[in-house]
Amino acid sequence: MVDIKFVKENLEIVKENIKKRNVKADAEKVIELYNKKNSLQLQLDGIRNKKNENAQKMKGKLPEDERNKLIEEGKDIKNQIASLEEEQKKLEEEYLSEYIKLPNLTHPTTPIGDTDKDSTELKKVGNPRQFNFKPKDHTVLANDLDIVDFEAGASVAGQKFYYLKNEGCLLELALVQFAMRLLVEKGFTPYMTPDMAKSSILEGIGFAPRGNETNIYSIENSDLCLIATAEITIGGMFLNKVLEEKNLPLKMAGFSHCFRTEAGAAGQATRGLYRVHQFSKVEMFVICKPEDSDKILEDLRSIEEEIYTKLGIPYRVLDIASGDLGNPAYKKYDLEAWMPGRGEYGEITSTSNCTDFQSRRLNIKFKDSEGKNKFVHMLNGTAIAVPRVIISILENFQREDGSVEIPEVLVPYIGSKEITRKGK
RNA sequence: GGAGAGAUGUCCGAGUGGUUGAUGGAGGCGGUCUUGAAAACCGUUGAGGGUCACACCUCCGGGGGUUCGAAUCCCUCUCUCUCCGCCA
Repeated sequence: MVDIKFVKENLEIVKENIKKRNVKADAEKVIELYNKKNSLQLQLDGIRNKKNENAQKMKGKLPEDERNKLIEEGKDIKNQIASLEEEQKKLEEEYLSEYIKLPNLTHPTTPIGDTDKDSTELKKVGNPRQFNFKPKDHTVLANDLDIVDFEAGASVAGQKFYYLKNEGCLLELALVQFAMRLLVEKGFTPYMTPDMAKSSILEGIGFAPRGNETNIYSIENSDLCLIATAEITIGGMFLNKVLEEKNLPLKMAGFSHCFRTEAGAAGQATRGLYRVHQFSKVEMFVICKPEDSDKILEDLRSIEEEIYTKLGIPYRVLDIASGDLGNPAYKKYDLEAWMPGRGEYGEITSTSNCTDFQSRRLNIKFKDSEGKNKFVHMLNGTAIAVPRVIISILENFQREDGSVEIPEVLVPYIGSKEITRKGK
């Protein structure tokens, strides 16, 4: 969430930002409710003060009638408090529901616009390969090479589930290992996290665990949900924590499985591995001081670029437009890999600077040199979202005979240089 | 899963229902003393809301209740520890 004091003092900026972001939110209403809430609080505080004074008076010995009089007064005060508290609770809820709709502020360099088409292409790296044969789609390649089994996935778990098999399986392990080692070298602490988390953690990070628009699976008869990204479990570790300035920035690489219901995504052009209910991902997560977050976003982007350059996958970098940022992000870059099977670029990573938007909600602070507690800035970025990388590798590295070359950096982890047709 | 014990400020650790936001110690910070340091002594040392600043309010694991008044009594949840069982 955004600093409410900032909203109060910069109403015009905030209103303009809402417009830029194309979000439904009402800054004026938020302020109105905030003021209302505060004056009620003041009233309540005054009465509570009376309550405390009343209790104070009764500490020593008192004549019976005086004591009874004070008790009667106390009862009256108690009733007043109860009714005001009820009012406060309602107001608080109303305020909060409006308040959380406010999007984060937007970085001055972020392109303005409502759709993904307004995002700026910063650069293209690597040339889409020219095939002297008709390149195949990854589903065809995977099937022919016997490395992904969609049919088994569908029959055992349903549509949009799959088995990775043979080199498909090894490829996942290789990609994870490759990414983790690269990140460890860059000072990230590697983590394998739980694949489930409590609803309250999901909410804190900014996911809606229940409700009909949710993209989250929840576990019956329990408060647990399957996580949609390790961002949830990594960020959740720091809930209500005050960190030491000298330990910042904290850089973490989290491996987890990710589960998404993809409700409402049916019918989209999402064949094969592109949009699935479960996948593995290595996620980068950084907690830092406010003044460092701009630079760290660039660092995360450049790590992502390094990964895809080393893999030899052509990609482009997008500076995501204001209307397409999502509420928490202040600035966001996507990497899109060239996918010959689709004949277009497809999203493969996303890295965001969420500034203090999440940390306010999660109550994550650090103690600065003056001993003051301040909200940290939080950033996240994809290192490897396994299935989409597998798509990119299969489609970009395919040969005319249907075999696929393995990117050199992965060869040590897989133990062979190519994936060839099994004699089945 | 069964039985028991516990959760208080940076940490350790007190706390009869009414000057307890909380005794005491440790640690941190500031000071006196000292050439310097140690020791000793003195002072200071949680967070949030609110305010121009005060005032004031809230917070003793979370939630609910009893009471004029709750860290203290009751209910409930969570977590931690010990013992037993089970298990990769």
